[in-house]
Order: sequence, then structure tokens, then C-alpha cells
Amino acid sequence: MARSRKRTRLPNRREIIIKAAGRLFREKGYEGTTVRDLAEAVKLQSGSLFFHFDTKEEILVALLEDGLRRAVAILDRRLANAMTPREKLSAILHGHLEAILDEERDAFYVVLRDWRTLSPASRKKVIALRDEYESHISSALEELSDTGLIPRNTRLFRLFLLGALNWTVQWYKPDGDLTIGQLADGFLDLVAPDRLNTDQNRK
Amino acid sequence: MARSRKRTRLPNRREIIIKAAGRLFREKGYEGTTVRDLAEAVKLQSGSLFFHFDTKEEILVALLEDGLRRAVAILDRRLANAMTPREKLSAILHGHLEAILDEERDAFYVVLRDWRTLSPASRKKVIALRDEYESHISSALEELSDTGLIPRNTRLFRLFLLGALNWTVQWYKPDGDLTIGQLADGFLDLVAPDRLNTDQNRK
DNA sequence: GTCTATAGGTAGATAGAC
DNA sequence: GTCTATCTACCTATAGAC
Repeated sequence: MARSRKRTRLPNRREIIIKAAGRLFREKGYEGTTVRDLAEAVKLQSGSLFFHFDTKEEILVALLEDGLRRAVAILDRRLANAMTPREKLSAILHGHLEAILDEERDAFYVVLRDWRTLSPASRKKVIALRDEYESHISSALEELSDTGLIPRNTRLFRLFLLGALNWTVQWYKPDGDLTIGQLADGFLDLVAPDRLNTDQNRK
Repeated sequence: MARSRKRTRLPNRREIIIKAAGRLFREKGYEGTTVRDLAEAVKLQSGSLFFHFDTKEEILVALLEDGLRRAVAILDRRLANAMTPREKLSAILHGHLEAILDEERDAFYVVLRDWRTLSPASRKKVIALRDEYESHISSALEELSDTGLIPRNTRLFRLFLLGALNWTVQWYKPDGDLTIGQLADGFLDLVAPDRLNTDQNRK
């Protein structure tokens, strides 16, 4: 206890493996990535991975669970700071896009594509987390439905808005000409135009 | 030549295999589906498949190419019949959703998830077709940008709208309470409200 | 904790009979 | 065109030395 104080907690091997798995699974798919690929990425022999995880699937589950849990935290932090209806809508867009495009990018992409390969037990756990994340967004949107800020057909609007947001994982490039914040603001202006800022409405 | 006249062209074995592959690849993924699975689905032995296709990947490519080509045709037919700006926008929504949720459902789902597993040569061909399909939508939207029907930031609007539409493949259930036509009309009303039909705007 | 070596299983693809 | 039989390669996972 007295010996040494950790300044920045170094990621342990397990976390390093999960992070590398996230990148590889996103790039080549879970089934397209072999444990040898993963071992090479973290400079181990393939057998050594099985000291840290019992199975390959356990690595996938760890990636998805960690990622989804952190995403909920990111979103909730944004929502907690939002007061007006428009701020809340903005928080949903910024928080969600930040989670899926930046911080937990790999986990979101992989869970979307590869959740079907999970065993029933793992699938249940992961899908429950995914549903929980989405329920935070849905209930926040539900609150807005009476303010007049969003259309009255909440279900269809929710499907439309979340679809547009979720699809960004397919095309958004972090090194492109659009920051995540700009994208969120741009989308916000499409669904709830700020009438004070009329530049974009003038012809 | 004189012997018999085909009334309805029976799908030949090759087409039967492609169709079964579409269902299996969508359900279990391309890599998660073995040639033995596919052979069983069409009541053949696994070796017999290789009389019709040289490799497993060739089956995937055939599925995607056929599907994307037909999708372009579906969309263009809809667009050709549309006159007013709002009809054109409606044609985009109806045509696109019909293509990806009904007629070429399997191909769209699979190309989205599994295109990365294709060899570079096959990938190039398939992506070119995908781009061509999308360009038909994009240019139709571009035409609408001067009519005032859609927002002036066409790029962001296009990304937003196509994202919402494309994402429907993730959640739309053909046997649910929403027909594809109803979905298209509902989305149309969100992006370009019909002011004559004010029921939905009244509070 | 990581290594080497390999077991045990299954994948895509081929050969040749019919 | 389809079958049976099988090849080769590679996969996940394990065993035991260090």
C-alpha cells in the first residue's frame, strides 16, 4: 500500500485484449477474426489468450457488455445537464452520436452485426443491455412528445430519428470534414429548426 | 423447339440455390453458414453445389449482384411514374423501402453486413452496384432541393433520410402491424408534412 | 502468465463413380 | 448433375514445461 502510487491506472492485459478485439471484430467481423489474429495484435501466442478468457465468445461478450454499459453512462451524463426541451433533444443527439461514433464505436458496430452469433445465454445478457440503452433514449423522447417540439406520432418519429442516428455508424469517418458535434447540430436543425437562426431558411 | 412451351419459367437449380443462400446468409451470416447447411437447404450433398458454383464466395456475389440489379429496376419504375416534387419524394420512399424490406430483402441485409468478407475483386463489383443504386436516389433528391420541399442542406438531409430508411432493415417485421406502404407514407409525412391533411397537426 | 506443441473438430473444395 | 469419399487447411481450445 505504501510502496507506489499509480498515477494513471495502466490498462491490464485483459483490457488490452478487449480493446484489440474491438478493433479486429469491427474490421473483420467476429467470425472472420481468429484467436491467432487477436493474439498477434496483442503480441501473445494464441494459447496464452485462454489464460485470460475461457473462450473466444467470452471476449466478445466482455467487449459488448463493457461498451454498452459505458454508453449508458455517456448518454445519462448528457441528459442530466439538459433543461429545456430543445436542450434535451440536443443531448440525445449529441450523447448518442458521441457514444456510437466515438467512445464505444467498436462495441456498437460489433453488437449490431454479430449479436446473432452469441450463445442464447450471452445473447440474452447483451440484448438486455442494448434494450436498456435504447430505453433511456426512448423515455427521454417520450417526455418531449407533449412539448410540441417533435411530431405527435412519437413511435414513428422515434424509429425515424434513431434510424438516422444509428445508421451513421455505416458511413461516418472520424477523420472526415465533419466533427461529431457538427453532425449532431446539423441533424438537430433538421428535426427541430432553430427559427432564430434563419440563414439556412433564406433562399 | 416445337415440343413444349414453358408457361412460367421454372427457377433453375442455380436460382434455387441463390434464394436459399439469401435466407441462410441473412439469418446466420455468410461466414456462419457452411456449404453443408446450404446443400441441406436445397436437398443436395455439399459437393454437388460446386457443380453450379466454383466457390462459396461466388454464391454470395451472385446473390448480391442479382439483388442489387433488381432493386435499381424497382426504384426506377417508381420514379418514372412520379410527376410532382412530392410524388417524387414519395416514390423514393416507397420504392426504396419496397426494395430493401420486401423484394430484395435478403440481398440488402447481407450486402450491408458481409461485404467486407468479399475478395477485393468481388467487392469492387458489388460496391459499384451499391453505389449505382444509391446514386439513383441521390440524384432524385438533388432534383428536389430547389423546389423548397426539402431542406437546403441537401447532403445532411440525404444522409439523414437515407439513414432512417436503411435502418428499417434492422427492425421492420413483415408480419407486424405496419405495412411497407404505411411506413413509407408515415415517413413521408414526417419529412414533408401534407398541410391539407391537418388532423395530425392539431392538438 | 506466457510459451510450445498439438489434440480434436470442421471448414471449403476436389476426384471419380454413376 | 448428383453422389460418396476424402484431402488439406485452419479453427478453437488444451496440456504441460518454464
